[in-house]
Amino acid sequence: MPELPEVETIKRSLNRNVKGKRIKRVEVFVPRLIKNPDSLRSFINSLRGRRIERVKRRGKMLILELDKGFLAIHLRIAGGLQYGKREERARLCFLLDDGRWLNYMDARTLGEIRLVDNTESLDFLKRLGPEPFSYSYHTWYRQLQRSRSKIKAFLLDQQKIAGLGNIYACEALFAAKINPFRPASSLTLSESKNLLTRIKQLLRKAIKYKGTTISDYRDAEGKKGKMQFSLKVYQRKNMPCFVCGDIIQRKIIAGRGTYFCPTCQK
DNA sequence: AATGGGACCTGCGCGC
DNA sequence: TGCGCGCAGGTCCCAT
Repeated sequence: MPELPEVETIKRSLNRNVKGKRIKRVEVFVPRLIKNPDSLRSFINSLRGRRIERVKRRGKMLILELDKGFLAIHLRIAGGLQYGKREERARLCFLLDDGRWLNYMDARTLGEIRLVDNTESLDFLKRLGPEPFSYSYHTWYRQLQRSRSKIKAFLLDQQKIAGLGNIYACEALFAAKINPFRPASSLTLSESKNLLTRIKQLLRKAIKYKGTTISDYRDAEGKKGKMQFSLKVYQRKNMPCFVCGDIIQRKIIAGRGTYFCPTCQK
C-alpha cells in the first residue's frame, strides 16, 4: 500500500499525534516482523519507557526517533500505523502514556521493524537514491543516461530514486507521455526534465490528497486517502484512456503489472 | 548489469 | 456455497 505519499502522510500525522509521548507497553503478535538480530524480549524491553521524539521519512522508510535509539519501519505492501483505540487486527501495538494506542497494521505481514541504537546502524538508508523533491535535473538526466534498464524498472529502483512504487511509477509515465518499455537512456534531455517535473507534481498532489486507498491503506487516523480518484491508468486494464479513448494495456515489467496507454505514451 | 522467476504472506473478487 | 485462480501498494535472492 505505501509509497512515498502514503508514508509521508503517516509521518505527518504521527508528528501531530504521538510526538513527545512515551511507550508504556509493547505487544507483539507476529514476531516474524521484528528483524532485530537479538531476541524479541530485548526488543520489547528496550522499547518500554522510550519517548518518541519525532518521526522522519527516507524513501519509503519511516524512522521513529526515540530518546534512545531509532525504530525503523518498512511498511512493504500492506503495512500501516494507526493511532487511537486498540485495533483488533493489529500485528503489533504500543500503549502510549496518554492511554491511547499506536497500532502496526499489516494484512500480509511482510513489513519490517527494526530497533537500532545509533545512526551508524541506519546505514541501510545510505543505499537509497535521492528523494524526488531534492533531485537536480542535471543529476537525474545523467543517471538516466547511464542506465541500461527500461524506464519503468528504473523508476522502481530505490537506489536510483527513493519513494516511487508501482502506482506512481505507472502514473508518472502516463503524465509524461513516455512508454514504460523505453530504455531509460533513450529519454531526451527535455523528456527527462519533464518526467521529473511530473513525478514531483504527482507526488505533491498525492500527499495533498493523503495517499491512494485501493484496499488496505489508511492514514494514521484510520482514514482513507483520496488520490485513487485521480489515477489515470493504474488498474484500468481494458478500459478507455481518459485522453484518447484507446484501450489501457497491462504488461509485466520488472515483475510488476504495468498499466499504460499505447497511444498516448510513446 | 539487467531480467525473469520464485519466495515471502494474506486476502479479495471473479468465474464456474 | 465452495474452490481455484489472478491479482495485489515491496523487496530480496537466484539463475541466466
